[in-house]
Amino acid sequence: MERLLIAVDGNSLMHRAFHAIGDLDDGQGNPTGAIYGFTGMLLKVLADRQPSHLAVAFDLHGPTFRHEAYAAYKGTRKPTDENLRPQFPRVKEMLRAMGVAIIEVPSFEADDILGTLAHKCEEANLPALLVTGDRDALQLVTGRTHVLYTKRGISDTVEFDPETVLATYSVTPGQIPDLKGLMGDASDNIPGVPGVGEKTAVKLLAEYGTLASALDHAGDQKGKLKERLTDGRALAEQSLWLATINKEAPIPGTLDDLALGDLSGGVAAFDALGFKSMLPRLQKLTQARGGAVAVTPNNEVISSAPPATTWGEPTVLETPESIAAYARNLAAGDACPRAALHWGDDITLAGPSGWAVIPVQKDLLSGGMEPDAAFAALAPLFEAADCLCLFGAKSLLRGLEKAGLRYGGACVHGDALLAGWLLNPLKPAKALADLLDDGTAPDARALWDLCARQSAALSEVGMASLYRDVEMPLMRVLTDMERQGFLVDRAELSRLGEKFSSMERQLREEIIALTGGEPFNLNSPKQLGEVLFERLGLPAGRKTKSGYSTDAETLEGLRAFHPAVDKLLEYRQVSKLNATYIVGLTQQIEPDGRVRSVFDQTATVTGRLSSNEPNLQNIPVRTEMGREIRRAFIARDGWTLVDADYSQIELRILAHLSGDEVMTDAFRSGQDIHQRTAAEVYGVPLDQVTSKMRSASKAVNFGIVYGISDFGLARNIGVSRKEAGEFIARYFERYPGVRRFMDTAVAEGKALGYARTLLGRRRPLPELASGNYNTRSFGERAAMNTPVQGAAADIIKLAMAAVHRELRDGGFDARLILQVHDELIVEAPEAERDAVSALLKRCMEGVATLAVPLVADVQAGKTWFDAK
DNA sequence: TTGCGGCCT
DNA sequence: GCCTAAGGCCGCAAC
Repeated sequence: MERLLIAVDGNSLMHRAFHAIGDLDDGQGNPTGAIYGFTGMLLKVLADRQPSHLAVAFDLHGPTFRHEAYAAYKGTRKPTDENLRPQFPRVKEMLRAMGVAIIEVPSFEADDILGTLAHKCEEANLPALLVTGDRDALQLVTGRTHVLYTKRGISDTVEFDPETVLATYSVTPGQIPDLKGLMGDASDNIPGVPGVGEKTAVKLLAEYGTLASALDHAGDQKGKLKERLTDGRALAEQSLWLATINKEAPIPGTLDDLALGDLSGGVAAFDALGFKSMLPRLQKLTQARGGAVAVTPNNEVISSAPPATTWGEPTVLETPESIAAYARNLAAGDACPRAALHWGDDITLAGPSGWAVIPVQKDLLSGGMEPDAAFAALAPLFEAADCLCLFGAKSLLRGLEKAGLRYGGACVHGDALLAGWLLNPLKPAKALADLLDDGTAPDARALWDLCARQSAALSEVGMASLYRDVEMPLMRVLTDMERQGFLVDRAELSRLGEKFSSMERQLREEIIALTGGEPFNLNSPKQLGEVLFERLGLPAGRKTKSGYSTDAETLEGLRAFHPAVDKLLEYRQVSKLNATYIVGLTQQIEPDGRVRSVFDQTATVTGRLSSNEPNLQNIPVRTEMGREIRRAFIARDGWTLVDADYSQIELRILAHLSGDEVMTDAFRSGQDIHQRTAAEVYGVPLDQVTSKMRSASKAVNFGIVYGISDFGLARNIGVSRKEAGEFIARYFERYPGVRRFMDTAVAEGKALGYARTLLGRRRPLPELASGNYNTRSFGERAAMNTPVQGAAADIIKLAMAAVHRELRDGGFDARLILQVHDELIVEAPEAERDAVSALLKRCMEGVATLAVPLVADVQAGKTWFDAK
């Protein structure tokens, strides 16, 4: 089932059906041809698209707002054929019986209702398909709103996306009303500018974009056309208005009210209408929909709670044959194989007829069954299930993939790992047992019940939508990203490796010589500390638990004391790059030349993702030498990388959350935020901000986001604690809204016991109740930082879903391959570069509307180095 | 397994 | 003093 709203223009389709089907009656002399044709069309689109939401719009009698404005428009409504008219009440009755929402709004036409629904869907990030026989609706087409246009017949349809509209009419969807304003539309009785036909209208719009602009530039035209445009101006503007679909019809209720049920109520209605042949089609649909569902974008089904299931005694299956037989039985049984599957030491799975435990790793493996074989045996279950509860769905689905199995039929209904993390991100479960009461066996039955409790708990705390509409769909996006991987240039890595290794050798020799010629392990902080502070007698600074501190900051302070220190810093850098990013990374390259990171969706307390094996979120960029490593991250032949990153997303979110006027102004007017901060704090005009001032202010801005302390700032920018404190005080004077936000965030954290993000994600803050000053301070910083960092995580997750969906729906071959907190990387065919760049920018900037603009910078290149 | 140090946003 | 600015992952040494 797909997260999709289908909105049907009932009037238009009934008319189409009426003319296409001809005479038909219900056996009692009542005409039903239009209803029959309409219903056939409806069932087809429902079966094809499996939408989550459905509404059918009808016109009401009486004048519309268009009639009220223009008397001439009255002529557009033709009297309805007397064989068709009585079919309207009956088709509505049938729809009501099926549980389908009918929308009629006085004074608005069905078109306007479709437009309004499409508009609401755009706002709710819900894809929409408008089904109509009226070409007017094409003006509503966007990347997310498509029109299924019904041609002359009833079954002959064509789907329009923005490209199709452009290809067909040579104008964009948004230009269709303008086109009609210029050339008119005889079928709607809309007059055009006399003497302006389609050719001219298209040409004008191609040149000027809009009707208004074309009219404004009437003077550019020569001769007759100039005259026609000037004289026809008022008429054209009126026609444009008439042709423009209203997107703000007063539709009662919300999109949720349009969620589609199982349609089973239609059976009796079909009977009454004499639609015998259509009954099986309805039943199939009803079966496929089985139960109340809400849906998410990646073909998985989630309902608020799993349906009740009765559980018997488990069957323990220990051979591939018995597993396969069990799975086949499940799949073949007429009862719906809803299943819970636990993926751990044992695989347990269940259907209503029973449940089974398969000891994969223990007995089964020792008995000779490979995991692949176990997966293969489970395949029928995955094919047939319409509803699965899992623990760690992403890794399970990837496991299935790696075993070469498709799981297209499997819908993920719940993921206890993900739900558990949302409910308590402080300690993500490592195993199913972690989420169960002591003594409860971590089996399928327990998992099933757990998913139900979690759904209820998430609804209770306002995170149902975050779970269902954000994290679960994202899980599928991440699955795709993990499958894609990132192509690595082995030769480039090995070239760099040779360079790094030789530098490493050289530096080691120099350091040993400079420190007395006695070899020691440079990588051992313990040995190094002894050499520096005991043998060479350098002034020891900070201490660590286990001895002298030898970190970069400490060494930095010792550079003047001994020539070996500089070399050591250099050695550290080179050996880090070599060990982690050359040797480490090379080991992780798969046979196809790609590295496939695992994105951990439940690793952080703020909502961010993490990346491991390898971590692709910490590839060097800061130093020139480190940055070279990015030359080894490449696009395949004929493809390119498109890299988009949010500009200052966290500070923009801070501006939004705090409402601070100065900060908001800075972003709205496109200023360099650190420069503006410096100007404010130092009290100088923008153009007198020095780079020193800017960089100190940059550090303060970072500090603010982290939950500032004078101690931390002092340490970071190398001033006294007192000076840092004064800096912070001046900052808050200039950004009073930010101070207010920080105070409120801490107070709210204390009052509620947790911090909240934009999408309602929660982070418990037990530290705030501590009697320990440091612990409590830590809690306060978390209270300030989490809403900001978490909102950034929320936003890029929405963007990822949008990008993923648009790439797919737009028919692109380009694929999302990496996320680095505020950055998305897509690998795209060269030919798609520009379109994908625009798509990325639009998706990232458009997923959230804040008090300040969201800005994403996009760059393309053959390597990650070049794309940044 | 833990601690240190260092890479990223 | 359960971290002296937030959130991560990983290699290495030493235990």
